[in-house]
Amino acid sequence: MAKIESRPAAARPIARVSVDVPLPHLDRPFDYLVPEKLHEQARPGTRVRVRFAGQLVDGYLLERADESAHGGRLAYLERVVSAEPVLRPEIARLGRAVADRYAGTLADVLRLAVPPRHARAEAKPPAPDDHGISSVPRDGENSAIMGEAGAGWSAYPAGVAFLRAVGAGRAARAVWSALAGDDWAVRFAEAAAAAHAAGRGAVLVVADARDLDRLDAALAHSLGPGQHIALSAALGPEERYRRFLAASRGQVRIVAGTRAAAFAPVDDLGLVAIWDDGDDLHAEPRAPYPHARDVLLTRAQMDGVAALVGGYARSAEAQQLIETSWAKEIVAARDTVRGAAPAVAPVGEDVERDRDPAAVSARLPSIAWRAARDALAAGAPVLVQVPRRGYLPSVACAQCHAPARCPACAGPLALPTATGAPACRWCGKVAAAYACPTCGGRRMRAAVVGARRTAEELGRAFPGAPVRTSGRDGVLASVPAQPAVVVATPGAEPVADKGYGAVLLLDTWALLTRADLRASEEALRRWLAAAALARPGARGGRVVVVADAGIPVVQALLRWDPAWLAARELGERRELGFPPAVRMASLTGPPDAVADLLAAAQLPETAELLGPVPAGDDQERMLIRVPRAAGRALAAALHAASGVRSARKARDPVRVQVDPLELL
DNA sequence: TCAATCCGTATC
DNA sequence: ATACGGATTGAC
Repeated sequence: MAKIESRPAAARPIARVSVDVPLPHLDRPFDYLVPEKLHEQARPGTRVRVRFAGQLVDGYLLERADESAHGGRLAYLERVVSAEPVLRPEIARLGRAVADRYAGTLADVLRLAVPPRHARAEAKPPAPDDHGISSVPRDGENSAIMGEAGAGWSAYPAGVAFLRAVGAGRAARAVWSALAGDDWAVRFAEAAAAAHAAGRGAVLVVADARDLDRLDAALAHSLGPGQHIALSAALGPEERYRRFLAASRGQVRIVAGTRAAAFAPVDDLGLVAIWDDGDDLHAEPRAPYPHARDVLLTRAQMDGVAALVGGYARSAEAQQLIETSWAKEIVAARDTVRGAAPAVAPVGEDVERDRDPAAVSARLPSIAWRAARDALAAGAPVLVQVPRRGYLPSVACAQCHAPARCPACAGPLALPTATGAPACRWCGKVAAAYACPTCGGRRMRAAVVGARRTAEELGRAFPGAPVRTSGRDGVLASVPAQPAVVVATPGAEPVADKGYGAVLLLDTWALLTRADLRASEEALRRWLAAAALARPGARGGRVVVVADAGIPVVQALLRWDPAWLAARELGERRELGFPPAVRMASLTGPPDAVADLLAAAQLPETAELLGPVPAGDDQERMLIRVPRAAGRALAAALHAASGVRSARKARDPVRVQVDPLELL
């Protein structure tokens, strides 16, 4: 019941509230009166309930003020849900900036940024030495596991300077290319420790739970117990909120986590960092689809804190940061890079296959088989990376293994359906009576075989060596320094004690023929992640990649030169006019709804329209391209146009994505 | 002349 | 969304 007799608080009686409604045209603060009774509780950052358009809705109290610019009568806050200030001003500002960048609403971003409240977690003060640290270093396992590079940050000339800058509280910004064999989690923990030693906090973001476990252990090792938390959505709601509160209340200043942790509240933030920023998992799948790298870099820019973007590979976006001088690069000297890298040998798709009777499987060229055999004989484990099953259900000629391509558009053909005829993944045409253009063969087989079947085949190829798999259903964190064949899908490669003797990269065709702008970048990212787990070439570490040495991405692997490929990729995007060289927005929905949104949008003059292209389900997709300088204006125009549409109750929603990962 | 209904508009 | 107001329509 609204308290008619309530009186406004004597001091700062106005509360500016961001209400949790999904409508773009209501994406602005609304003013309410703070009743005297709630004066104490109604602090900035608290969750409140207010009457809005006759309904009770949730919201965040953004700030208290002396007066309101609103002409009409103000309603009172209905209640303060909890006095816990979960949305501090800098995160509200970050959320606003992210919403503006992605043409989304603040309410949507805050849903990603602040975990759902859990009253029990809020009431129970955490034990003094328990801030939800999930693990301590498992005896000798993590910190000592790789260490082939050994020299830590001093292997990178600019790395030492970067750490010193972080320790001095300066807002240094860097893109780091990790050496093969380097333990990135330990390097990240050292960077966090540098901030910590300076009395500052850090936010470290990784792509998945496996990487988070490693980083968590490395942090526990370098900071000691109780100094950090690990945040991920995989925790239950109570534990997640409990850890969030530990950071929010300033009990810990070092936060590691998956993408949502980019918004974590941290006192005296001094460093933000992201590992493997090219991983798709860093892109949030819920509106407005922000990318963790962008969130962190926006945060670094706004709050003037240091930023670190690290990986074995380098994304085109990271390259752009270097080329625009926003960040410096941290790389080792070329001979250090060569010394740390394993010896990489390419095997052409058609070369040598089937010729060596010892290579039991047709999928295992003899060079690869020998490399593996030698490694096993030397007592080392062997890693075999195979694409995830169903990743790209393409088909190849059963006879000569040439990829089966669509006769009409050269797109990849998909596995034959019940009707027996394969269909094109691009244009959808059914290729009846398909014959291989290379050898005339008519039989086809799946080009990608799952990890399980690969494991069976390899078991036969290497009798005596245990075969272990690591993939979707069961990820191995590490394997001991013993002979074993480890079959893993990308992202699930276990770390090997003392490194793998050989790493085999099979079925690369599936990666390279992906109909995706980022196919090369993604291929190198996955290969380097696996190859980085091998011993250095001088200590016998070998990598065999089943792909043609003439392809640039294979060259980049052979030379261990991710910077070169990234520069090349970025150059290509510049020529083609694709992100990150330009900014793009994609509009997906029913054709008339997309047209309606476009008609309502006051696009920047520089905007170019591409499309529409069919997007399945009677939907179509339109791309809008603008120079980067007009990115803000584009997002604002699309946000405003969505607002106009929602205000007049347009029924068909249009999905607006800024710089979507998937293009073409 | 009054009430039920339909739009359009604002939502503190 | 949803709630309210002003216009509109239909029946007494």
